[in-house]
Amino acid sequence: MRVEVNMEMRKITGFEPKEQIPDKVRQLYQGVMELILEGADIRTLKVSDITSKAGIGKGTAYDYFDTREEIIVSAILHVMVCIQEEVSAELARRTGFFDQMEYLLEVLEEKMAERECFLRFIHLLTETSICGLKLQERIREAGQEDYTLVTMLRNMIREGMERGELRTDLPIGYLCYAVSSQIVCFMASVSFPDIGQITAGELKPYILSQMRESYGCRAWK
Amino acid sequence: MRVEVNMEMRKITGFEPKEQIPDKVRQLYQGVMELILEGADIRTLKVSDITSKAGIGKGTAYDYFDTREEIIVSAILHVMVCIQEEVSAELARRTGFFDQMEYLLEVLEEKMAERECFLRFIHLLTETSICGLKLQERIREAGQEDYTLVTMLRNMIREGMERGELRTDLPIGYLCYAVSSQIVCFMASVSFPDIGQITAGELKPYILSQMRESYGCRAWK
Amino acid sequence: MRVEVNMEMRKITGFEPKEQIPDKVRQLYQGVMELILEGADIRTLKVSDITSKAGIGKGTAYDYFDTREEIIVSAILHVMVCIQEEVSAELARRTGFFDQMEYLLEVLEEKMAERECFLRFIHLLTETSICGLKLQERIREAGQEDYTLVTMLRNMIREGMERGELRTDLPIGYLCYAVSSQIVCFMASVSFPDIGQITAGELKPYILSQMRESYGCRAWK
Amino acid sequence: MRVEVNMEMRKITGFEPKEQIPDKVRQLYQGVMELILEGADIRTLKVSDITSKAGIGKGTAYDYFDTREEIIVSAILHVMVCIQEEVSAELARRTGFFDQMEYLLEVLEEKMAERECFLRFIHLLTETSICGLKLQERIREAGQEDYTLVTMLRNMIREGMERGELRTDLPIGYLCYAVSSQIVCFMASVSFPDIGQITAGELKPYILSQMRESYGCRAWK
DNA sequence: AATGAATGAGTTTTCATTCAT
DNA sequence: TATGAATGAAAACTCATTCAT
Repeated sequence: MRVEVNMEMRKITGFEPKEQIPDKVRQLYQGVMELILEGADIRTLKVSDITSKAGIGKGTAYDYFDTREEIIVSAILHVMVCIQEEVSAELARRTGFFDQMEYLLEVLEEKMAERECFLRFIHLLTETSICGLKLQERIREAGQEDYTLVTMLRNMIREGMERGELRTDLPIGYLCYAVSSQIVCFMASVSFPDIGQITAGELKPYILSQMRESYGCRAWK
Repeated sequence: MRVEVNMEMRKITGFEPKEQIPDKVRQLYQGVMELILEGADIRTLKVSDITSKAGIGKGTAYDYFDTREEIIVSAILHVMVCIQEEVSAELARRTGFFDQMEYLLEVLEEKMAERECFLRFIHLLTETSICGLKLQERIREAGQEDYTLVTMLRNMIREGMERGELRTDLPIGYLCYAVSSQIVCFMASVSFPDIGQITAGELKPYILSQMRESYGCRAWK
Repeated sequence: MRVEVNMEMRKITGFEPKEQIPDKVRQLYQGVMELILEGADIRTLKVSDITSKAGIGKGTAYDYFDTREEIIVSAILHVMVCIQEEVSAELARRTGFFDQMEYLLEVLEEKMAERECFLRFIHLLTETSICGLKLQERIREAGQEDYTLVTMLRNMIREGMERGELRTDLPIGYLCYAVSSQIVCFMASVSFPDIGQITAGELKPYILSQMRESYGCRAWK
Repeated sequence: MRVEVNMEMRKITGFEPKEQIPDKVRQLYQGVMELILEGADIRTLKVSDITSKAGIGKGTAYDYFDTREEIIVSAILHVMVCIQEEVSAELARRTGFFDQMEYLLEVLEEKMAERECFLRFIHLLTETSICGLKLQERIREAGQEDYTLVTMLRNMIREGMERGELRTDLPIGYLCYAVSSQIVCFMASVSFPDIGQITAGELKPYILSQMRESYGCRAWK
């Protein structure tokens, strides 16, 4: 008389707090990120590649996750959560919009240093395949939309307008786009310094001053 | 003493002039583009899906192309070439940089109208995997780098500077970055009107006037 | 009101007399033999290779033959019939067994000159796959077993025994085996002179004298 | 920047010592040999046939081998190596050339018993296609040319001449051919007993005595 | 709990054969 | 009659997932 007990462990989602992440899962996350940084594509990333990069058995991955997708999505989510936590903690410490913006540019400069990193980042964000959609769905499920750069920026701008640092005669939507475009421009300059014949270091003050001139309250009042 | 009879027909590259494209190939291109627009991913696009979308036999695809990749890359190349030809013909008809830019924004607004189209476009351009690299390589081989938006923009800017419409005190590289970023953000606003709470139609005049102010010759002379 | 008339032409069998062979069929035969001599294998020979070697359309081949196999089998049969006719005509002109044998060795030396030719010949003869079986079956159907080297040899030996040139105390079956084996080894020596450190020319007299000694009537009477 | 993680297990070559051969590979070898003995052809042998004969999953075959060819070639190599080891061990135990020859004929009689086996054996040895070439290449790579019957025979003859058992007035090349032809003759008689009207058992002593008479030292000194 | 060998469903690719021109 | 583009059935090969150890 055989008994079938559903002893399935609750699986990992990627939103677990850092301390509760099992070692093997940490290794998996590490493996996924390394492969992505090496240029691999989440769409064609093989489970065997991930586990061998992580140095663990293939079966182990399936002890913690149900599918290949879950592994990848959780790894990306985890990293996004970590970055977001770090960045928003620092942003909270800064008081003014332009201070925050300066910090943001610094962070981006640092993280984007590696060539091609920019492309890969954008590529990831525009991912519309299964994994990509799952990511967005998972974020929505978690009710935590503010993990994205765009949401973070909008918040910064809104607060800046509320504090009177930024012009309020322009639609917030336009400001969002304008600021985003400056950021995209800056990220591109970090990743492809040879194209623009101008370094990110030279560009940063230029961007900041232009933002101040064009969107700061003084430009208008 | 192995025999390797290679009586193979010369295969299709994607650079063939419109009139010389066989019907079946045209159907294949059509199928690929429809699938991409439906959200399929070039990395995981199945040959059988393409051919059944195109309404032709699977073997037929292999009569014209050697591999699955070639089919997809050629289809994308073909579309890029077509768009480039159309756009650059119209650009040539316009005389001033800001005229050209206005046309560009209009075209993008029109082509980007479908939601998600933007993401997919950017995603494609930042593709670094096999297909993506093959695309870039193929473009380079053909010595026709001006099929890309970036190259087109750089030409427009250079000519604008030569005609004295644009500031020449800034490095051209920087202007490229700045203008590209505006375009990217505009495209995003077309695809995601709800995020920015501002329509593309409303945004366009802002962008144009800001470009004029920031990069036009009057901003400097 | 469509009429379906069975106008199917009688297909080619390979036994047609030389003069009645249509040009296109002749080209097909030629193509098959060239490919086999180049080392191709009848098992994996592609119809498209044959027709393009023959310089005719693929569909044309199917006008004359029903299947890929039929093409190949008929081509081989045709060549066998041609060789057999030529050789047996000359054999009929010679009167003694050893005279005939000498001629046979000369012919083989000449035809086997090309390196690897031997291997290919033996390979073909020992073919047991569809094509091979079809060959044997076709030969049997035609009631013309004497198209094969073995049958030809048996006839030579039987006649030699009847004429009293060869020992009759040994079973004819053994003589067939023994002589065939000598022939096979001679053919091998022609194709691979470097292995035996002895040329076919040097070997021929040895073989003939040994045959005379071992199987000639003098060895026994 | 493409990622190519090659964590592949070293694949099987066919030269592995018996004890190190994984069970599944052993089953594969068994499947290949059974199919060949059933008359299948290595050129058209299907992977799915092999694996289903072997009673294992198709994917498993590809865990151990890279391609269909490798599976077949390794299976054949393995069998050849096994036979060679067995035979050459026994040959080393026998001291005289004629003793060795007697053993060889016994072995051949036993192994060749099944009708058509002879044809298939010869066919395999003369295989000039991919698999066949791969076989020869693989043997050469392993620097073990003495896996072939021909090399084994030449060694036996050379040693027999050195020991004074065989005539030394004839070129060794001729002796090789002569002995080979006797062997071929014997093998044919085993496989096709009905053709020769003489059984292999009756033929054996005859062949041995004839060899002794024609090539033994007494025939000459 | 951890493993990786085994699996087979799902792909890509090939090529004999057909058939409209 | 001759053609070769088109086809799809069949084969090779991949890899996510399972499960016995």
